[in-house]
Amino acid sequence: MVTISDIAAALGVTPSTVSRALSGSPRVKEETRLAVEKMAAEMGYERNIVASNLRKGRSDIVGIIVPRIHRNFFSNVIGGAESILEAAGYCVLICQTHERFEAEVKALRTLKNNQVAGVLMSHAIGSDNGDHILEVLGDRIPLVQFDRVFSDLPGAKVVSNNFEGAYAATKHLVEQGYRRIGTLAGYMNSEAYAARLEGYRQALRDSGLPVDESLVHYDTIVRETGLEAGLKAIDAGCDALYSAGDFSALGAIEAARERGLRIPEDFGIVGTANEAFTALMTPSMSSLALNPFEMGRQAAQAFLAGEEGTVVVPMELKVRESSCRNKLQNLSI
Amino acid sequence: MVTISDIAAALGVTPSTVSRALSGSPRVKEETRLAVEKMAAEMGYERNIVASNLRKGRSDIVGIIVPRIHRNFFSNVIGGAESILEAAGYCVLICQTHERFEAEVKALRTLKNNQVAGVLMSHAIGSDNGDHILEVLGDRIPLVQFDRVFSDLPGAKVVSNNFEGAYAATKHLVEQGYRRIGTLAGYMNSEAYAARLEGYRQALRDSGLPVDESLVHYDTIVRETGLEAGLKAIDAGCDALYSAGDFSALGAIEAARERGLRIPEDFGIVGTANEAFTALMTPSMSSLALNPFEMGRQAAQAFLAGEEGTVVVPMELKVRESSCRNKLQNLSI
DNA sequence: AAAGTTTGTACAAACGTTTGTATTATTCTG
DNA sequence: CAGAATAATACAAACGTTTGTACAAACTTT
Repeated sequence: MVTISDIAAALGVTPSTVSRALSGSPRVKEETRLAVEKMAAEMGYERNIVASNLRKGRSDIVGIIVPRIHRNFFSNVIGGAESILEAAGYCVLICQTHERFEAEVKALRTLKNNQVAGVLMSHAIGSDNGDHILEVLGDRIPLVQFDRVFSDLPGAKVVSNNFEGAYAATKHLVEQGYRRIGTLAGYMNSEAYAARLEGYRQALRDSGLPVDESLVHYDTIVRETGLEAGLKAIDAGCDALYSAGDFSALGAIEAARERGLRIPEDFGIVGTANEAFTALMTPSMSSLALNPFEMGRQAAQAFLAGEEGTVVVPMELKVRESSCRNKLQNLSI
Repeated sequence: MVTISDIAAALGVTPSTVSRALSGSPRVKEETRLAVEKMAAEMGYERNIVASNLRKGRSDIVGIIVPRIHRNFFSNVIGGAESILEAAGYCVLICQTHERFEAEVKALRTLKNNQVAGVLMSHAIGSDNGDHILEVLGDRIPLVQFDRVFSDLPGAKVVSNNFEGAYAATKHLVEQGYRRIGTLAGYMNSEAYAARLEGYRQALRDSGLPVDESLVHYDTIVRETGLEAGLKAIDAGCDALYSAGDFSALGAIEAARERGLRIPEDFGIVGTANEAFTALMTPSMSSLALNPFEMGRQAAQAFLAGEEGTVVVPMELKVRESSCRNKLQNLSI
């Protein structure tokens, strides 16, 4: 393993000069730099990043913490972030929390001990607030939150326009002639889900429809709970649902089938997240698309820029068969 | 930031004793260890992993290189590997190659410079052989390959029983009464795809059917190429396809629709990978399931054990509507 | 009780880089 | 051309840990 000292010895200079030459310091003569670079290449030198990190007190690693890596949304965020960070010379360390608070704390600690240059994260459902994040990271390690965000924490945030998105989805259902529209609402300790619920409510109000709180089904995220809540909603007379997730919407579709309702004629549904399967189902499912790749890019850029603000990445309503009672024109894939 | 020297000073011992105490060396008295541990906890000490890594010459990071993180298969492999590695005290550094040779070399170099404890990888389609892997990693960094494997490289390998799986899938099509069965065959520089093609051929031979090489469509992996090849296959008189991928199978289904063929009555299809959408489509798509999570677990375990052998993770044929011409009994989800 | 063995600590040198300060060589100014 | 200013390099001390060797103390054993 060849070190800067080897190069220095070979050229008759000191390691410090070699170090400065290789990192492009203006304190070294152009001529010397070229000689160093040539010799480094010749000897097959590669900088020992670990030593460098120790000395500098930080690394070129950016930590990303997500609930579950194999969820489409998160793996796309990671992909987006990685595309930016990799170009900027960073590499990405990934941790999963499996939605558990303890795992989140452990992940934060791991990243801190590895002296990461920054942390991009979306907190676990099991975390009710961000105190632990602040406590572990301190004020030395920059934090960027995305999607699931504690807005009282410092640092940049990247979110979707959940309110406007849910508003548009609900309005769309109203326009399609549905009149008793319920919602599958997710977890209220997540501001994203809370905003979607508010958008849903506001759309109903603006449409002159009553907001019936008995049609709001909380904590429904997966297929099973979606099926359960879907049955309840249908039995309560719902003719449509805006679901804050795609998997719960899938459950609701099963519920409609179970009750013998036709989609979209008797029952309309719009999901959220635009999972790959929504476009491939029959009937295809309308869904409020997030833009995870772009969110990842924005999060990475916020980290690089060191800015504190909140970036809003717009959602896009993908109108498909499951919510088109009137006309099937204007469908997007 | 509190260091072992701080603890040593507080207790009147030397840093070396503290280090040994904290790492559980038998050379330190039980009593001393307890005192050190107590003081460490009191002072809020956390080991500086970077310094530790520098001194030890290796880190507790395991690198994972995959073509694309947001592919279901790979994100599940990562999930499986992470579940084992995390429990063993490692964390994972993830790199994507986007199927490009240059990106793969860069990723390997990054991991090497970070002195990772090991590398788990599935090579890019753009890599024709494993010379660069060996060259960058040397013989100091253990390598575990999964799914896409260069069998001439040293180190452990985790693969699916691609031959047997494709054999079973093709046999199944024969049993359903299809007689002119083609295949969408993927890239032949990948041993996995090559084995699937061989399994397909052998199944035809064992069934007394001719192996018609004009029904083998190479390099078809994505939807677009699947559609294209599907049209060709249908026009050449195929009544079924075994596809080495699910997305290309999806394209083939579109091709069948385009030609006005009913599925499965006129045209049968079995994909590979058991992507989430296959079970949710109408008609649902039969698929040869890989077991990515288990493959990730096995790869991680092979790394931890330091063994050299090849682990075979069995595939499972998920029989669904798209290939069941005879009877729709016995369907699995 | 002396010699030998074990046990527990201390000492000090790494690991390879970065960076503040000191020193020497060079150029500029009057 | 002397002196000042600048440029380029050398020196040396970190960063926090690990680990081989040396040493001292506490036990055995004869």
